[in-house]
Amino acid sequence: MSLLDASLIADVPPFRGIERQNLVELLSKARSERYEMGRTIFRQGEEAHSFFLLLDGHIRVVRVTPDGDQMIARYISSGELFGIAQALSLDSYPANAVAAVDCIALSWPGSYWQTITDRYPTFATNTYKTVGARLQEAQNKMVEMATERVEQRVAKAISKLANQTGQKTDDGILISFPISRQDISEMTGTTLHTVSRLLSAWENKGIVKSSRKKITVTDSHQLAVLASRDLHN
Amino acid sequence: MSLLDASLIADVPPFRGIERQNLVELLSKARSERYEMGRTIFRQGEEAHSFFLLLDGHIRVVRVTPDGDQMIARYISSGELFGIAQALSLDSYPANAVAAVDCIALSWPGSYWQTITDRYPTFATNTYKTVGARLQEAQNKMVEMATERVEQRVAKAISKLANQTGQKTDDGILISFPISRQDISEMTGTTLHTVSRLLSAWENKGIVKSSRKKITVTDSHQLAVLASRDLHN
DNA sequence: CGAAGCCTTGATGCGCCTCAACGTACGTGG
DNA sequence: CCACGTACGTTGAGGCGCATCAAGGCTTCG
Repeated sequence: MSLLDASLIADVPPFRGIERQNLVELLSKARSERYEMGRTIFRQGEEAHSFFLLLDGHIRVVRVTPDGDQMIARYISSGELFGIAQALSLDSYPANAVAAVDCIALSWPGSYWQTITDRYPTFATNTYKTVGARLQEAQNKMVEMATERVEQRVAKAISKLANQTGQKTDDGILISFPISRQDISEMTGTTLHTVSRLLSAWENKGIVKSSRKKITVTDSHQLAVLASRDLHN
Repeated sequence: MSLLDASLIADVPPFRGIERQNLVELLSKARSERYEMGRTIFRQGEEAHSFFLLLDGHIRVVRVTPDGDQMIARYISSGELFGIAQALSLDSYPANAVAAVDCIALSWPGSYWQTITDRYPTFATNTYKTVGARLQEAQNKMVEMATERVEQRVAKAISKLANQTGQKTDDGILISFPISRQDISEMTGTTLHTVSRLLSAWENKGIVKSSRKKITVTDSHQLAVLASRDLHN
């Protein structure tokens, strides 16, 4: 394991506003690891031995139901905390975490959570703000699932991915990690077949371009229109 | 406004473990109000001037979409906090709150939140635990909406209401506040027609009894079976 | 170069929404 | 206290959105 420099986390939202020497202290308790694409970092139900900070890459957070269905709750981008069961007073992880690409993440022992939040109130505040934001997000998605049709939900999901993690290319905005039709379907509560049909249709209309595990939004305005339009207009 | 006694909140989870004299102090900042059935306590988008503790009754928390659809996010029972936008770092309420029956609630000015959480760490801990629990709940419902069919979701919703707030009667477990077909449909993402048909069918099978805004579960085991059974068994 | 994983596209069916009409309980005011 | 209006509930008929079933094509990688 290489030496960890304070600059690694100085800029990261949850740690913002903490003095450099304290960051050094924090990092001395952390361990850095690389996770290759597809690797499961922790599993739902497993004891929450650690919490994590993603330094590089993208993580898929997946909830699994008793009868084997699964749903992608969110994607984590670099700079975000994940696996923070402690913040929710849980002692086991509520979901699986899978590396969507090769990733690098720091981890601290779960037992260290209490110490950090006690010692750094700004850290505590920031993380509770994050939890609050995720609650809002989850509620929104609930309502979305209840009131919108599949085409809208898929359009919204792709729109959001493109806006949050997309990178500009000659063709438009490319989602910056590999994502399959099945992944999209597990974010939106539909089937990979329906997603495939939608993407085909949109490609014919010049709204997106896509190939194996790659999606580029070529007309984000049009996509936004699809995302906001309900059945009767 | 009548005098507020410390015993009012001594027993309520978020305030548990706080000394009596501090409770008196807390109550001196609170204001008590009665809300008759159907009254809107606060509205989505409105500035979060206060946060609340429900002393008696049941509150419906409703999210409204831009195009007028609405969904019931949860019911609040007595002893629970609600309208705690501050805990989510929001400055406006994320939903409407409506009295499902005549209610009594305490409220504190939103500006007092910081003071409380600073002064009473156990209060802070308890409320963040609540937020965590609600996040879990929301995620679960998301997955439910994505993977289960209507009959299951309705069975689960009624099951949960009966278990959490139901009261034993001669016939079975009666949901202890008025709830319409439409309410159930707004909890489960379906229509009042479908809920009506389901309840009729279940009544014929002896699983529930229901009349105008009243539902009694007469065979909770059977209902649990419906709630857990997917399409193919 | 073969196998596995991902994607596409058709055909079919059904769960549930939508539209429609009517019945029934409640509470409010004359 | 009855009459009426309003809110709530029931039940049928019809159709559509999307899951499901099925089969084959295309990448990518060992």
